[in-house]
Amino acid sequence: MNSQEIAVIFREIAEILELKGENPFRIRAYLRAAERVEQLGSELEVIADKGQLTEIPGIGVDLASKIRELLSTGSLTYYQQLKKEIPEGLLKMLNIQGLGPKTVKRLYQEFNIDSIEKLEKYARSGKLGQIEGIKEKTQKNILRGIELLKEGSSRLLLPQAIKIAEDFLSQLKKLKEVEKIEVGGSLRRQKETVRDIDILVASSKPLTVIEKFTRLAPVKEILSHGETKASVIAGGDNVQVDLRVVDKKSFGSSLLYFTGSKSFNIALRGYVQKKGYKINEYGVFSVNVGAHSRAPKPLAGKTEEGIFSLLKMSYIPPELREDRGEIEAALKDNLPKLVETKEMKGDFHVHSLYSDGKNTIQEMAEAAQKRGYKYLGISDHSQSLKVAGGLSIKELKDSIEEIEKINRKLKGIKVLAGTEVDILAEGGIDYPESILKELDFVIAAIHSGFKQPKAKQTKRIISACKNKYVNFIAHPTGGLWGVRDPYQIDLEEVLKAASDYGVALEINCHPERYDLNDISAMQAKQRGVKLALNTDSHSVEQLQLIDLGISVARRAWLTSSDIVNCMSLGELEKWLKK
DNA sequence: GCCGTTTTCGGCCCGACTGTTTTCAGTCG
Repeated sequence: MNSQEIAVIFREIAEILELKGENPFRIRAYLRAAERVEQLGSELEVIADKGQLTEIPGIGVDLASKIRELLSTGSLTYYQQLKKEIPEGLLKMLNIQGLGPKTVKRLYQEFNIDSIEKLEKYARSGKLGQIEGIKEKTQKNILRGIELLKEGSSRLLLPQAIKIAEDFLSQLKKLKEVEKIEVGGSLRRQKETVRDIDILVASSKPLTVIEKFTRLAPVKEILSHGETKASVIAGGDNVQVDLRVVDKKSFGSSLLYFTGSKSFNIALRGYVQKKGYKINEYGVFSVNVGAHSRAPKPLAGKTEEGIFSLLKMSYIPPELREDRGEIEAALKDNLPKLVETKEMKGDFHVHSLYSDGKNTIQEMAEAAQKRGYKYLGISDHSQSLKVAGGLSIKELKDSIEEIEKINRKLKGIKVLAGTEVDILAEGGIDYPESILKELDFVIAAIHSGFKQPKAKQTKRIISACKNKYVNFIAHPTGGLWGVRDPYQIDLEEVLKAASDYGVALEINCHPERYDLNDISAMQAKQRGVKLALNTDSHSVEQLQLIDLGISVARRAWLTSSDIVNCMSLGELEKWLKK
């Protein structure tokens, strides 16, 4: 059982406990543990093996033993028992917008409603009105919530979310009442996927801004709107957009609050409290103000920078705000200098017309040059990947020749001849050494046999790492968001091989891949493995996808020294020789 | 269920909006 699966179980336990009306702090302990465990990825097993689970913040004796049970047996007795107490349908009912554990519990106890279908029937017949505290409006809201759930509004991929947010932002910026505006939430933290879009506005006329916001074109439905905030459903994606309007004196504290993450906020507040302050959306306040004193003056709140500085910590970039040790690091002025797009000097995973790309090598090189790159690796598919126009040995030789010609013409950028070669079922490489040695670099990747067992898949990748011509492993876990689960590999083993044989792992920048993800990339860094940000471009436009890789890299705490494509051409050529 | 440079017991982040109330519980982020 992996950490992701353990996190799912802990979250479900939390939901069941909520339905049972248990101590909310106990529930939060499970949620906190779920988050922790998830963030640790395969590191969790390493920690468990060392017997250090209780050193993880939020994991005590009890949760540690539950984690051990899950890791070793794949199931948890406590969880099995809990599941017997609560019908599964109740957990599904919790997904209905506006319906929480208290109400679900009562619906079950008083009407034996234990599924969304039953609930819908009751609501339609008007029978829910018999329950105290539920009148027509609540009944209608429940039905709408069920409808929304059926229509579905899964998480958006980051670029989709950015597009929707930009549309709202450009419209809101035109309003004269809007003094300042910023996106918050998981979008500002640049998460791979985003559930809802948070927008923060500073204005002295909040009511007007909110009123105009709810009337913008993409708004399909208003969920709520008050004096300081509004929530709407927008566009064909059914994405929820939350707007919060504050005074500009509080813009920084609100931005901090609405950027989250939730666990970061809780951790920060815990620290702030220890320092004798209190922090909320409106600012940082001194706790020692007498109860009778009116309207305490905030010590900070106008800007995020001001708040961090008051707390005597360095500015924490939004991408790091996940409660993964960034608060401690900021207090010691020990945060990494996160990589930026402008530090990128090239790209390695780029296709051309030779295989399934849309542009010539020359066009790709010129586009890279325009981006200010110093080198560009061309890596078309290898012969066995027929569906993607894989190159025969003859064609590969032709492309090497063409690249030499282009290099004689182009100034200021070097095109590197490479390949994205298939790792075959038994771990072999799809080209003979005689041709591999002609290339500047080799990317190896799995494109078939996704369902092989973990041990075999791991061995495949490790044997590719051992090949003396292989420099990179592309999309190391092979997952496609919403399409295909990652294939099973033992990441720890792969990291060890990558480190032993001087192979870099790719962060594939394509929005449907994000592979490695932030957590795995962070582990790679900790094991001393280099990362490469590769766009997997199939056209000149896709070179800009590098920004999405940058966001993964930043969330993984990476600096330029962790990343191969931040090297100068000279350093790179030395590194490629392994 | 976790945690402790005030504590091994008694705390645990905090505020807005809705619907149903007439002072507040439930839900959400």
